[in-house]
Amino acid sequence: MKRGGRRADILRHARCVFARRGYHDTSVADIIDEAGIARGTLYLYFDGKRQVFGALLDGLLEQLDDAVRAVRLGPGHPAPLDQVRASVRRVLELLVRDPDNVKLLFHHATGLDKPGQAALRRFYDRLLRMIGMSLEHGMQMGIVRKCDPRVVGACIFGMVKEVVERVALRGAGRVDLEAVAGEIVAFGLKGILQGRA
Amino acid sequence: MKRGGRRADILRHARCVFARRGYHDTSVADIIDEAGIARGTLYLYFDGKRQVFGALLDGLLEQLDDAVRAVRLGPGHPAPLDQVRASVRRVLELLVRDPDNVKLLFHHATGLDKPGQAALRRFYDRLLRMIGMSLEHGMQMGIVRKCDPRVVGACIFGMVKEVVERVALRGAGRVDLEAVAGEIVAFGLKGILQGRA
Amino acid sequence: MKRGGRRADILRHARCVFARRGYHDTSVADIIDEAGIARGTLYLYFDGKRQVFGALLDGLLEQLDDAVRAVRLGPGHPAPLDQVRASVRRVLELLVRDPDNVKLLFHHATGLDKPGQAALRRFYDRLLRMIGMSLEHGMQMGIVRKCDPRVVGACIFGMVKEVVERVALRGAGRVDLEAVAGEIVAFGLKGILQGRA
Amino acid sequence: MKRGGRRADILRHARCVFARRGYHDTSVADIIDEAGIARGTLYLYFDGKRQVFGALLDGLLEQLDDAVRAVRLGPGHPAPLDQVRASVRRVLELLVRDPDNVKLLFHHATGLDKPGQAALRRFYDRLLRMIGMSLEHGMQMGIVRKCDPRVVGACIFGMVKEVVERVALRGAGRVDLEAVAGEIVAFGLKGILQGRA
DNA sequence: CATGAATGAGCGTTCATTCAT
DNA sequence: GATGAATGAACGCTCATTCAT
Repeated sequence: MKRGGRRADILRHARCVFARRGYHDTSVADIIDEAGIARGTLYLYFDGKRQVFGALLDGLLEQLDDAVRAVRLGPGHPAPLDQVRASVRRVLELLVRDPDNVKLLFHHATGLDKPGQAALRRFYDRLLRMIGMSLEHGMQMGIVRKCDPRVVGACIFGMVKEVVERVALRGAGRVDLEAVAGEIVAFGLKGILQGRA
Repeated sequence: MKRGGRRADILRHARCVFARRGYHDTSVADIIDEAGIARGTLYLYFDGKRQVFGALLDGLLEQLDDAVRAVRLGPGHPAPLDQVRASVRRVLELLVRDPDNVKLLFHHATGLDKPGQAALRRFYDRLLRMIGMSLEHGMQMGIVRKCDPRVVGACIFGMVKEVVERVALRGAGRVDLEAVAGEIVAFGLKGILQGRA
Repeated sequence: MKRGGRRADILRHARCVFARRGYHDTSVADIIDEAGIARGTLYLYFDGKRQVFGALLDGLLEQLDDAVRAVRLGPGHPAPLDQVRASVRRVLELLVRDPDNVKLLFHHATGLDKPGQAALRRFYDRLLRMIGMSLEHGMQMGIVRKCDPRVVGACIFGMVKEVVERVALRGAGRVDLEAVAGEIVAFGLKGILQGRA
Repeated sequence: MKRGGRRADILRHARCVFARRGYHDTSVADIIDEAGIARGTLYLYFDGKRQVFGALLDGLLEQLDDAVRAVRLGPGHPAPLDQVRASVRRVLELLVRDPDNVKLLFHHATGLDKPGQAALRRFYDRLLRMIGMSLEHGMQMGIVRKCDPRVVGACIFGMVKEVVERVALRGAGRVDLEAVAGEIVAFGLKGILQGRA
């Protein structure tokens, strides 16, 4: 209960109530009750309710940023596909470990307000750019078939996002994350059709 | 401008402000100002602000329901892939026509409240079930390769959702919807890999 | 109780509590209790507590402005001294009529905040300028003895202010305002010394 | 800088912030920041914020009390008028030396609260009584013309107060205090009229 | 003596909803 | 039906004060 100090303590409890009730239906009273602190104490560590949520969201995005790593080519690195699969896996693990983060990210941060949407957009757009560049790279190398990298990039991004959300929220604990990551990558590579295209 | 009477009039203006500012940052005052009606008048047609948003959301989900049609097999029907592509296209057209709907659905309805999330879930789960059944059907017929239909179903759903959102919001007017629908379907069928897997 | 409408009604009750307890010790709850209205009603007519006080102060300064009139020379006008005495008298009457105004002006507006002090200063400085110009005029005409018009102007202003405050607050009703105005003017003209200077 | 120990140190810094921002707009945080002490330390020397201000005000009133001395008649004493002029001068000097005191006294103590107003009233009333008795004495001696000593006493008091305030706040340093004191006394004695009334 | 993290009563303000006209 | 003045519960936030260290 002292792990990481008061600030982290408040964040942990705030995440819990925010996930349960959403940003707007959570009052400061809810947070401090959950955290077992006085009203004013919250304002010692945060500028306000919005900033508590912001800290939560920023922390999560940072963790996700760490989990997603650009593919490194060349000897001494695992096979590219394994690297992709590992990134997907790390994201899955991160979110499965605390499904409250999933609710924060996918449910409550989405329509929060202008700054919140901007933060999400910055994060998502960076991922999309990363995917798009990889696609173009792959096309140049003749590995990836000719396609509109923007549309297909969005396809890839959306498919990962959706699976991650659903697995993290519902499959908690009882799913084989490696298998799921494998399915995702396989679908992204080969689609659903049998045998050769 | 009189199409549909007062109630529809209010809904039309409410969609505009809700899309612009989100549910929570939109006040009843904003809605009635936009609609040019008196405060009390809104309560003659709706039980409250939440119900205005609910009516908007329900209407949209209904339209989307109409746009997505299960694939019908047999002679007298177009090729299955064409039917899928047509469904995607209808959804794209519906949302591109009024991007406010996109914001409502993807930004502001997402974390609204418990009933809102339930409504979305019902809608999304039905789509997912439809996709999942199609996949299983395809596997039985030997057209679709062996895979986990739940994971791959989520992939397909997420990929369509993501592209639809981004195209409807950003590409408004200047994109070839047929081409986009084609790209989506192609990616879902064949993935990104060149030639033979 | 309907005289002047809700807004005036609120102002009347607010003046009463503000005078009794001062700006800071008066809560919005005090005002609405006194006025017998709901919390939100106050905000229909004013932007906030500060603005209620501001309206009160502005109104009072305006009334005082009307009461103080520059001396007009020439035939068809009363003797200058009579005009001065009349101005002093009107101010006295105005403040004696409602001593709450005196408390507002002399006790509670004084150290309120920067904008409040600025409003007072504008008002007071105008009066001082008026007095200073009259003194200089009188000196040119040989009626007023040679003196520093700034210091003497402040003397005149301060003396009127002090008497007005004390009479309005304490002598309410039982003092002869004409006599008081006469004493003030006499003192300002002749000082306290007996006979010739 | 160590003169008078911690308590005096706090008072000195508190006077500075109180003068700058007024009582209500000054927080305990402002005071301890200015004084460079810890929050709790302030409460070792004072019962609270109000008491800090009270100590400041009481100290100032005491100094003013010392500066104003009743006129002593008889041989071995300076001429009465010189004594009066000297009192006015001492008050001027005291306040000109630290204009923060002027703000405290004339701006921020005025409407502070009931006890604050009582303290001021006690002080002012004593001065007024002193003036009133001097006037009556002068009338009996035939030096002062017949007048209402209460009204004229207030005139004298107000005129001194006003000039002292304005000179101390604005003329700081560049005014001849002796000359100002002379103007005040001259005005009080002879008024503004030229030669004979 | 000195500290400063913690407290919580109290505040001003908002805004969805009602209802007399 | 239509209006909009009135309502009041609920909120986020401040800050003087305390007390364990």
